[in-house]
Amino acid sequence: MEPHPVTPSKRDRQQAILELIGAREIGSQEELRQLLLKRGWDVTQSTLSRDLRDLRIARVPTDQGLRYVVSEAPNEDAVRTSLAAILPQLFVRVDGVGHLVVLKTVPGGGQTVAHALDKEPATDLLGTIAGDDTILMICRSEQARERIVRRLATLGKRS
Amino acid sequence: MEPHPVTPSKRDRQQAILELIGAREIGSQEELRQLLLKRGWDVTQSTLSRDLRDLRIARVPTDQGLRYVVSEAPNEDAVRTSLAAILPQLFVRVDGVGHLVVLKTVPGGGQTVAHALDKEPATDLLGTIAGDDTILMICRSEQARERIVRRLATLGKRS
DNA sequence: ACTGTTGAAGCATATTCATGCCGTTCCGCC
DNA sequence: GGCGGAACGGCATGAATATGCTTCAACAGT
Repeated sequence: MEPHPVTPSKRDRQQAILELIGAREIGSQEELRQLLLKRGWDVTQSTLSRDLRDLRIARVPTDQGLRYVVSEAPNEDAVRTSLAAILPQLFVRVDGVGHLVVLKTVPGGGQTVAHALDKEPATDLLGTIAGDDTILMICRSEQARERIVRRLATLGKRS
Repeated sequence: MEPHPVTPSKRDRQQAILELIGAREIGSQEELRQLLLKRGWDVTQSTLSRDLRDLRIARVPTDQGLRYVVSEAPNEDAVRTSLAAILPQLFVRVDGVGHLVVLKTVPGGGQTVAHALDKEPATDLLGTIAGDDTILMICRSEQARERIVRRLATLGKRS
């Protein structure tokens, strides 16, 4: 019995949620709902509550009030740092231009992902530089860049 | 005027909360209230809500349901800094080449400015990577780079 | 085609949390 | 002693979130 194929809309919506939460300060599900509305998704608060649960997104108190943030990768142990294992949790999006790839992660995920990247065997990747939530990769060629972007996009998709 | 000395009970109670949350799986404030009761504190849910805020304790979704955990980074400079507001203070110079823009800031200003940059709506900016006083931006095109350099130069001018 | 199973998502509602307002207490200072 | 400000925390209530139940649609197996 194959587990029912996930409706594409759900996956895309959750992807959008991750991006929004990585990019903005969001303090309530209603606020998130409005932002999604502007981007073409019209769902109820119930659905968002479930999405946030699935994505392990928590609401944490900050100086500016409550904010949703992706909860740190619960893994973190030396073993658990293969790209395939962590990327789905931390990935936000990838894009590239020229010889460069830019990978956005959830806040704080940059170092972890870059570390995993560096352990991958990759001859067409000259190196990576990681910030808090952004990783820059320098590729040997534009072809390599395209390959890498595609691969990362695939790995980053949550099952 | 000395800020009022904190009632000892509050400090102790919050200490106890931290310990409880480190030791057990707690999923609601009522649950926490019961545990505190057994240890001799009798407070209302309101108080716990405030304590949890003060302690930056978040409620995160786990496989076993919602659980309170001390949030990772209590640091968070997180000033609500708009680019226009901070750039004049921190800007040193900008320049660019190809798809890249390099922005120099005063020492230590890199993260702050990059953070502000990331909050800007910008579709032609793939991402930013920040060091201590240098920020690298990857643009989607050379035209975008020119625009961005010009804009930053303007914003950075001290009035 | 028919039926059973499963995931997705809405609705209504229960649960849980945040907070405005207010009384009390504790100081420091006149 | 009386006054004023600040911290604390209760109460009541509004805000926000979680969830039981239901329907619908997409399959899978017969």
